[in-house]
Amino acid sequence: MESIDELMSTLIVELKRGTLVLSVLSQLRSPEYGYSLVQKLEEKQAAIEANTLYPLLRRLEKQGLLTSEWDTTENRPRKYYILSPTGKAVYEKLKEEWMQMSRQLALLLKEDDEDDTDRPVY
Amino acid sequence: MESIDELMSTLIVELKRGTLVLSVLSQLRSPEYGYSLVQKLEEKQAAIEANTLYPLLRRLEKQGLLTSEWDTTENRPRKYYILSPTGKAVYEKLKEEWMQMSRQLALLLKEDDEDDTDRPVY
DNA sequence: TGACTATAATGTATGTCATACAGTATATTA
DNA sequence: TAATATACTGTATGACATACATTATAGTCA
Repeated sequence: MESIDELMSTLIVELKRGTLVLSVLSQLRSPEYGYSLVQKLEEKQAAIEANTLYPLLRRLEKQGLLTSEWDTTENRPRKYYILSPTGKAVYEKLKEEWMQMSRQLALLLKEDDEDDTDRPVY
Repeated sequence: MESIDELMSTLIVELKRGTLVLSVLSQLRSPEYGYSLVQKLEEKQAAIEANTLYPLLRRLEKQGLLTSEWDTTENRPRKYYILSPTGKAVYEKLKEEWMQMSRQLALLLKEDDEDDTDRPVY
């Protein structure tokens, strides 16, 4: 049996897991490069590891949600990621899904603040 | 390249994935058996597959979050699952984590409803 | 000026877990 | 009596976050 902290850590990773794509897509309203995304999301308390982000970006590109372009005109080369029309559509849909799921889960969790009486289903 | 529907389906599974433990724990304020949990959660728009739930319950039991007891006194045998003190503590913590993450993500998604102007970080 | 750190990205291996598929047993229903 | 619902167990596969390793180079510091 593992420690509570390790368990919590794993559970939190899983909790966070599905939101990572959504978080990343939300920061791509304009072209961004990887490291910039890492920084932006960290600032907004939605941190993601580079080890996670880059494969995720590659995956999304492979799936057609975004495209990438190297910009070699500046001091150092950067690979910019741009949402495709498909990516935008998927983002909107995913956003709606999350909102819906979020509401449902909030209802489930809210039951704790109430009596233990059995309530009629919704 | 897969279809959008398949892609959305996968993304939604991932989105939902981390919330399953939380959903299940939320329904264990009193002892419940597996099939009953499946039904309750389905009613509350938080459906979970039996194939997912049972291994999940076994996992949680192994981790000490809950215990199980066979009730063979009724028409048919049922395995009841009971939150342990550890399980209750983990549930509360996970709940708080979710609320926090939820708020952060809502902020990220809310940016879409606003101008494309760069805003100061929080 | 060389060493160290930050920037920026790629690749491999491992761990976690949802789902597909297969199955068991028995109470209930058509 | 056959089909369906109830209730649960087990194996295999797919998806992906993270740990670990690495490359390259611009910027900073002693």
